[in-house]
Amino acid sequence: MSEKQCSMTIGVLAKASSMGVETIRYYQRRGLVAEPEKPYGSIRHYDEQALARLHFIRTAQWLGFSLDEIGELLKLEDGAHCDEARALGEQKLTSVRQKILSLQRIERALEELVQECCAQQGNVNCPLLASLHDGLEEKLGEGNARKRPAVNLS
Amino acid sequence: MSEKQCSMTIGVLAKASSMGVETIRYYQRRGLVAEPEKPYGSIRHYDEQALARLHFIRTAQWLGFSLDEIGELLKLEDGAHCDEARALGEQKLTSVRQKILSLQRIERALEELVQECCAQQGNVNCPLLASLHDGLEEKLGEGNARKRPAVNLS
DNA sequence: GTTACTCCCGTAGTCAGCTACGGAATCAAG
DNA sequence: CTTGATTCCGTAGCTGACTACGGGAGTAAC
Repeated sequence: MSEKQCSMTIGVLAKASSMGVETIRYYQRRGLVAEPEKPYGSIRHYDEQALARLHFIRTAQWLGFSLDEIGELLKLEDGAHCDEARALGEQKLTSVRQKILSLQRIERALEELVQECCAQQGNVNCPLLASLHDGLEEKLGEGNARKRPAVNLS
Repeated sequence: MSEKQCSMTIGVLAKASSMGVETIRYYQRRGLVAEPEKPYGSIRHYDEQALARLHFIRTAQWLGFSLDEIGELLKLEDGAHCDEARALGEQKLTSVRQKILSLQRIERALEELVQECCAQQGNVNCPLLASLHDGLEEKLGEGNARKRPAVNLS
C-alpha cells in the first residue's frame, strides 16, 4: 500500500495525482517538484515521494497558500522548523479571517439590496441599482467602503 | 455640491475618483464608461455623470461583481429592470455565501494545525507539515478535500 | 515663444497558475 | 519494422484587471 510500482512515468504520475502532465512539468520548472535523473533511455521515472509531494502541494493550495508560499513550506520539510511553519500558518489564518469578515460585510450589503428589490416589486426604481449609484455608505458604516474588490469571487 | 465644474479632463476625473488615468481609459475601451465627444480642440471633457459611473463601478466591484457583470448591471441602469438586477444580486449573494463556507472550513483546519504546533513546542516533528503530507481528511471529513484552491486569498 | 505639463492613442507588459503547441525522440505492441 | 502513443523541451497563450511605454499633439504659465 505504501510501495506501489516505485517507477511511474510522468503520465502515470499525472493520473495518480489527478493533475495534468503540464501542471507537473510546470511545478518542476518552479522548483516545487524535483526532476529525477533520467535513468535508462531518456524518460524520467517518478516514485511515491513525488506523488506525496504533489499531494502536499494540493492540500496546501486548498488551504490558500500560493505556490511561492508552498515553496517556503517545502524548504521546512524536514519537520525541524515547526516554528516557521506555524508562523506561516498563523499569517494565513489571519488573512483567511480578514477575508471572511470582508465577505460577511458584503453578504449583509447584498442581502439588504436584494431584499429591498423583493419588497417593492413592480416599481420602476430599482433600489439595488440606486444604491450602486449613491454608494453604500449608509449600509456599511463609513470607513468600510474600499477602493478595490474586497475579495476575489471567482 | 452636485454641480461642480461640469468639465473635467481625464486627469482631473482620475483624481476626483481616485483612479488612475489608465484605468479610466481601460474602462472606456471595455465600454463601461462612455467616451465624450471631443468638444473644442481635441481633449475630452467629463462631467458629474462620468464621475457617478466610476463610483458605481467601484461600489459594484467592492461587492464582488466582475467588470463583465458590472457591464450587465449598467445595461439595466435606467432602473426599469429591477428583476434582472435582483437576480444578479442573488447570484452574487449565493457565491459569496459559498465562499464564506469554504473559508470557514479552511479557517477551522488552519486553526487546528496551528494549535497543534503550539501544543508541542520543541518537538522535531511538525504536525502542520505532517498534515500537509498526509492530507487533511481526518480534519475535514471526507468529501471536503478539493482539488483546487477553494478560495483566492490575494 | 519656450518650457513643462497633460492628453491622446495604440500596443505591450504584469501577475498567478496553469494550458497548449510543435517537433523530435523514445517506447511498447503487433 | 512499423505504427501509434507517450515523453521531452522550449516557448507561447490564456484569464482579469489593470499598468506602462512611446511618440505626437495640445495647452497653460511665465
